Amino acid sequence: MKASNFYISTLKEAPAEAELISHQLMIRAGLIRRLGSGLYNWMPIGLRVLRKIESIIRDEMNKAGAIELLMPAIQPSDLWEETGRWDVFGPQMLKINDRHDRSFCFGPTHEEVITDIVRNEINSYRQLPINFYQIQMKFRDEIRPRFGVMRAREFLMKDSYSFHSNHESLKETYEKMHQTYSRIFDRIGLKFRAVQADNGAIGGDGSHEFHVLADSGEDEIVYDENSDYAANIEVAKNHPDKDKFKTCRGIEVGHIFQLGTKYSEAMKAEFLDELGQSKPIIMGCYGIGVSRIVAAAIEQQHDEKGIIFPESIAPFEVILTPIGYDKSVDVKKMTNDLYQLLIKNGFDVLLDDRGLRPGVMFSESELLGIPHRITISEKTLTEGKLEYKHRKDNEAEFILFNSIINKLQGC
RNA sequence: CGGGGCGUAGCGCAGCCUGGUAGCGUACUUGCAUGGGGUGCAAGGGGUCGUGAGUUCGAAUCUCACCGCUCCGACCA
Repeated sequence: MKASNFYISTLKEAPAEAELISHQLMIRAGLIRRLGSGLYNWMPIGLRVLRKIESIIRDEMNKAGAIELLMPAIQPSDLWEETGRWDVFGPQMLKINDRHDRSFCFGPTHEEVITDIVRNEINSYRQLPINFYQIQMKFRDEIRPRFGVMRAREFLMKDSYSFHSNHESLKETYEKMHQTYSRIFDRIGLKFRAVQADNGAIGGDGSHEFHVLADSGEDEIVYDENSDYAANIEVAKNHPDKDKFKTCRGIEVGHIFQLGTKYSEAMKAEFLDELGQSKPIIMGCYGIGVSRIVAAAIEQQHDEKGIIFPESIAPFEVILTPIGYDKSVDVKKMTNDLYQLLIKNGFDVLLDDRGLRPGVMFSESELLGIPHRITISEKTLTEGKLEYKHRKDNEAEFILFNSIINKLQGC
């Protein structure tokens, strides 16, 4: 991508309302722009990050045997009345009426809709287990939206729902999702911890939360250094020897539940077992806050200059910052050649061809958190070298043209 | 919803106390210079001062109402 064909808009100062560092940096780097309370536009740079996270999630979900579909954001109230949640869910649910005065909500979650699909589609134990997922905007009318996309009202979520003929099958998928989530957060490059969690309003048997570890996290996690035990403080309160635990803070980015038959019983989602008997389908559900991950990753990795994105989700992997692009034919040619070479080798590269001053390009590339920076200038060109700097490095190093690909692949 | 704060140019702010029709930084446009860390100088464009009512000869400024945003507390990926 050439910067001249793209849209980059950075700010030197963040709006006063942004108090969390990730919020400030996301606005300054031009990832998001606020539309209203808890509502954000995802600008081109930010969308690239979001898409990269999505694609990692899709890849891992698909590998785990889950199947993607897409449900409407707007849902009729009837379904919610079947499960009794129309009144129970509370003011967090945004309710709307259409022209015929029929009532709907902007979906805060999709248990009802997926259960409706499954009761219409699934009849036999032979069709089970099955795991459907979608990646979609949700709306929850938060009491107090804050921290940018961290606690927005509209947010992007991966939600999946699994269906089973018996509890062993549910446990199996639940464990598989547990592992899949760990792989997803590993691949994204986050330091995280899975903890035992409260089931909350969704209901059901067992559940785990996945927390990105960060001091600014809204949740308190307790863990035992001598065992695998880790839990949300809400759960650990009831634990007998809770005093020996350590605590840390986390940002919840994932939550998995064993739902059981709560929804299938209420909505009569049943299947015929081997004996021809009708039974309620056993369910699990699994969520990931996709847009929240962007903020969480930034909370975890940044410095005074800006964002430090993990390579897996950076808007670009490499940025080329030529000095004198418009003035020196040699610099221009070298830069263009290098740009083509990197593309050919599969790198996601941004060429800053805007002819800006070096200081501006450097500052912007650091604010945006692009992992690899290559500077091309007449100064080093004569020696047959390029200047390479990783976002985490303090100093640049000079390397020969023909070793640049090896350098990038080695990282 | 309870308690604070704020609303003036895209963003950050001053002006308000003590009324006289709006300013600074940045961003933007143009020119010249500059060209390795958000460069310098100069000239420009952009604001019905959140909305409405009131007080007054006159309101960004004082009063009231409303709207919006935000911070602290009670819900959640």
